[in-house]
Order: sequence, then C-alpha cells, then structure tokens
Amino acid sequence: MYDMSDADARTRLIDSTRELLWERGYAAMSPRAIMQRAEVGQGSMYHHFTGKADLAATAFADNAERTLAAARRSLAGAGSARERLIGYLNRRREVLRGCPVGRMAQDAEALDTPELAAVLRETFAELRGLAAAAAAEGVASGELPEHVDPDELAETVLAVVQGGYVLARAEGSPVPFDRAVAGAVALIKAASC
Amino acid sequence: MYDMSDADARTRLIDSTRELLWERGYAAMSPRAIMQRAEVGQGSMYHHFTGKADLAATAFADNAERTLAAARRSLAGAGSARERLIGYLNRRREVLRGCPVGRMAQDAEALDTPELAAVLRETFAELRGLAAAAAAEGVASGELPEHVDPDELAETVLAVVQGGYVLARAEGSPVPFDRAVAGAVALIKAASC
DNA sequence: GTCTATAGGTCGATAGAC
DNA sequence: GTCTATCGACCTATAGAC
Repeated sequence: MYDMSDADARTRLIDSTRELLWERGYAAMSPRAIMQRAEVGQGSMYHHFTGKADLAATAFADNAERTLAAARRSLAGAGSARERLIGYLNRRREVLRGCPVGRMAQDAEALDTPELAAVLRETFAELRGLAAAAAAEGVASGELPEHVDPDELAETVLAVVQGGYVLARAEGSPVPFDRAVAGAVALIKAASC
Repeated sequence: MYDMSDADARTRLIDSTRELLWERGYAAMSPRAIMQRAEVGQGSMYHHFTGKADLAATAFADNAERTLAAARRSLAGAGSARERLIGYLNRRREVLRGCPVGRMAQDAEALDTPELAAVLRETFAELRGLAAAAAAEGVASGELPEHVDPDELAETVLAVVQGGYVLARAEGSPVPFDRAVAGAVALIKAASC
C-alpha cells in the first residue's frame, strides 16, 4: 500500500497539491493548506519549489498524465472501436470528485496562468485525438454508420463525460452521470442500426 | 439600454455579484471586488445584505432564474418535441463565459453553502424535468424511437451542453462546444431513422 | 443609507539561522 | 533541507459617526 507519509517531502508536497487542485482548484488552494496536508514546513516547500504556481504546474501535469493513462487504457486498448468508445463512457470513475483536468477549466485564475492553461489544452487535445481515432476506426470498419463525423462523435463523448461530472456534483449523487452515459450509449447503439 | 450605474445601490450590488459569481465563482469572489464593480461603499453593502453568503444567494438565484427562463423558451416553446430538444442544444450561448449555474458545481465552497447548493440542485432538477418532458413527448408521438428512455436522453442532452462549456473553456474557443452539440444532434437524428 | 475606522485572520513570499 | 520570524496586502466583518 502506498502511504504518503513514507515518501520524501517533495513527493508529499506534489501529492497533497494534486489532491487540493482536484478538490478546490487553483485559486482556492493556499500554500498553507498544501503544507499542512503534506506535513511539511514552509522552508521545505520554498526550497523545493519557487512558489504556488510552480508546485501547481508540477502537480497538475501529474494529474493530467494519470487521467490520460486511464483514458488510453479505454480508448486505445483492446476491443472493437465502438466497444472502446462505449468502454470509455462506462469506465468506473470517482464521479463526485469530478474530473481533475476538466475542473481547471472552471478556474479563471488557472486559465490565466500560462503553464496551467497549456497543460489543460494539451490534455484535452490528446483525449480528443484518442476518441476521434476510435470513432474514425469505427466508421471505417462499418461498426458506426458512414454518415457519422468522427470528430463530432468524439467531442460529444468527451462532453457527456465532462457534463456528467457537473450534473452529478450539482445533485450530490453519481446518478446523473450514469444516466447521461446510458443515454449516450443508447444513442450510439441506435444510430448504428 | 440598461445601465448598471442608473440603478440603485442594492440592484448594482446584485448585478455585480451575478457577474462575479459567473466569472470567478463563490470562493474566489471577495466582497471588496463586488463593491468596486458596483461602485458602492462597504457601509452600503452591509446595510443591504448580512454578508457575502446572503448577497451570493440572492444573486445566484437571479442567475439561475434567467438561465431557466432561456431554457423554457427552447424546451417548452414552439415546435415539435424533437425540434425543441435540438433547439435547446443549438441555442446561442456565450460559450466562453461558461454556464452561470453549472459553474457553481465545481466550487467546493459553494457546495458547502446550503442556500447555494439548494439553488443549484433545484435549477438542474427543473432543467431535467423540462428536457425529460420534451423527450417523453417525442417518444409518445413517434418522433423519437420507442426504445429511447426519456430521462436518459434528457440527461445526455444536459450533459452535452455542460460538458461543451468545459471543453470550450479549456480550449479557449467555442469550437469544441459547437462540435459536441453537432455530434449529439447527428446521433439523435440517426437514432430516429 | 452611506461613510470611515478598525479588527483579527489568512495569503503568498522572503530572510536568515541552523 | 528544514526551521522560525517577519512582511505588506487582502479577507470578511463590526462599530459608530453622520
């Protein structure tokens, strides 16, 4: 079992920043909260990082890479193209925590911080590429109807997931997420008739 | 033309709070910023409202009501049920500003403030009801296929819109929103074949 | 109704000892 | 590498004059 308290100070700082960015976002995350959660002093933090922005950029890149890794397992893994798109939609998620990447798009201060905005943009660009490749493959193989635009279908799939998080958090329940995904899967199947 | 500076202090406070809640969210919105934008002094603000939470609850309820009014025009307006669902998806929006309601679902401090969380929950409940009623009507009339679950389709439509906002803001462009909507409309039309 | 003064707390960072 | 001390600014109110 991984235990944060076993890791060195730098790793603990990154891990607690990852969690806080996910939970509270960039603007609402204070260096103080980071240090307390990491059980690290101020001197240590400013020794390892130049400041909040530096630490956030490192931690956010880490969150983004983990999110991408999970998406690659669904979208570029085993199974037919259509199965992979549906598998991505149906993937188990910690719905009420929200998406650690999409979360940052709602944080004006994060969007104004170039290092963070760049990671956000690039992460969704790769996600979009993975989904679009699966959609294009599905159309080419005849699994999806010919008239489907792969880029549009890919964007719709990403939007259902991101929107599902929003609706679930607003409701305080994962049900809206699951319902939105079920509706999208049903539409994809119905369109392939 | 409506000009904020023509209105009285209380109205100007509500209007500037509406804008700031939309732009920055609850946690990142300071009473100071509200006062400056409203061109109102501190004494005036604490005369009209008990504090930040009180003012935010009033302003957020206002934002929510405006959002609902626009949604009602699409989802409970003229046209066939399927046309209304597609019309809701295609409605002109200030995409890069994001959704003033969905925005709050990403703000942990707002979710922890009961008055704000209640407005958020109730607004999406009504939105969901409007979309589900249109979907049910479409299925009943044969416009949408019999095997479509109205609640699921409604939730998917809301999710595409909310997710479209996230993807557009992440990209700094309305294109992802439009693409996600186009994909959803294409799926709905293809499923009705 | 609106003003100014004041308060105790946090924010994000720097300085210098060890 | 980590500690403590200190900084000026801002946060969210409250108090009391006018």
